[in-house]
Amino acid sequence: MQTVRVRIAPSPTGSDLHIGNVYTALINFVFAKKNRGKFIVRIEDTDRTRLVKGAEGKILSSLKWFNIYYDEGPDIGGPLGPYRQSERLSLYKKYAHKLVGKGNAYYCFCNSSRLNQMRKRQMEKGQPTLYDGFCRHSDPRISAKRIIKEKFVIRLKVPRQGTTVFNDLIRGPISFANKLIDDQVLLKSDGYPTYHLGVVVDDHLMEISHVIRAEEWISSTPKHVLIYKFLGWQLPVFAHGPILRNPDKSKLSKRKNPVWASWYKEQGFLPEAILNYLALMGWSHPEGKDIFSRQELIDKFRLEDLKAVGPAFDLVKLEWLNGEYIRQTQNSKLKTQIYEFLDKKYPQELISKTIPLIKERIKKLSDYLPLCRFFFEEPENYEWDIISYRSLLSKIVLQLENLNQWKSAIIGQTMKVLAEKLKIKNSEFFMVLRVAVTGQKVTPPLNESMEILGKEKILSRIKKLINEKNPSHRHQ
RNA sequence: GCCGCCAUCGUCUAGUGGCUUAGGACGUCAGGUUCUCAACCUGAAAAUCGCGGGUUCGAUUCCCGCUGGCGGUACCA
Repeated sequence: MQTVRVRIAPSPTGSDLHIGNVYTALINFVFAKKNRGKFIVRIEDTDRTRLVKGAEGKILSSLKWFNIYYDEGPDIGGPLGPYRQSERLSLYKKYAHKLVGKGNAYYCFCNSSRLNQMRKRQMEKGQPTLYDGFCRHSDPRISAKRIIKEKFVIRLKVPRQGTTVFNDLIRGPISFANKLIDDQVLLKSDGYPTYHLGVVVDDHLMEISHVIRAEEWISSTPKHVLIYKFLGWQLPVFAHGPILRNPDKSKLSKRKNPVWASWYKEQGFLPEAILNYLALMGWSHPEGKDIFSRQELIDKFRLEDLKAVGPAFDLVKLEWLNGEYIRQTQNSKLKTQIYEFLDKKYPQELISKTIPLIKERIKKLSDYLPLCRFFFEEPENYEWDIISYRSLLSKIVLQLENLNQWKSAIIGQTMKVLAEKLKIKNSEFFMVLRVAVTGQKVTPPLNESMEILGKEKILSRIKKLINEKNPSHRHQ
């Protein structure tokens, strides 16, 4: 059996790893693991104008955050490197000129303004916008002289007749009429390859067996197929998965949906939950499970089962899944995650005590602090004006002071008895106490929270409120 | 404009010619539980399977057309 070698080829042109790339990476990674193959990362940094400094590092570290580890890559090397296209320029040049030599490509000296005008005219006439072949038929010997002094590109010489067909593992055979395939630029005038040349040369040299990428590449695949053919190289298996969509069904974009991996991290999503959610896009567990481990995904995944429909990214469902993962997390591990999420600003011991109270109340790590701030800081503002409850608070203090065992069950029992004696509804009674102690209307269970905070702190908080001259100014 | 891909509840999906009065999940709504909020439990609403033709004894499932959505159409990837 052929060795499976797959890759993702992100471009360092954004601020981080795009969630769509995470999706593609997941599929490639899982497919590689399933087939005991290799998963490779190659950086396609051939667009010098859009290059973002530091983006490559971000991409790589985000991949690591997801624990999508790779066997070969720009930072760890590998047998078929380098894995950064900017370090492979001589290779592309070599093959581009080889194609020219074989008559499958040609030098082109057209400038962009002529090209733009040409396209505009074609558009107006209702024709496809393709290069008109101005330089296609120039005498090769003359062109060869011109390239010494003039700026030039190398274009693919696409046959004018026939069709180019390739088989897509997910979609079946896809064919394009050659006359509608553009004479694509392969080598830019700055000496860098375009994606189309780079991807074919590298995929071949790196012995990529399966090209698994998003749907947006379908229409350029025939160009790639032609290059493979001209160079006499064996075709990889092509599989074009769905493209992730915004809720309005357009291609997932940063304008309409969070797309950077770092955003999800900052929001306190867990990497495993995100991956699980992504796995549900275009694929479903054979037993209909919604929650499954990555190993289970590897066991059950089949590339052919991937759907071709572009799924809308649903943050609400992701949040639900993330909540499920939080509930499944061991308390001690969750404690550490929250501790680190909050930049280690709050004591671990205290966080640890609160975990059982909040575990099923948070969906993201970022939900923790708004719910639990009062454990770490004295309340500054009060979400409800409880000034009129001063006398009730005084009675509460009296009861609490008499307690010699500071346990949630005892606190709760005592408070319930008091509420009953005073004929105050439990809901009202506890809300007064809740706001007095925490400042918040929404908190973890109150009796347990009071136990954690300790008798001294609770009493001082309530007393402070009673003695305050004009507490209303702190009410928000 | 031109080329291509796709089409089941609001969303993610199951379904591969009769087992389907189309199943599950998220969300929504109602009820239960309850010191708030969650979590949990129960229940409900929600897709005439985009539309129109075929093929067939029988189509969500096969074929064609249309429509719609999306993608591509760059010396961006």
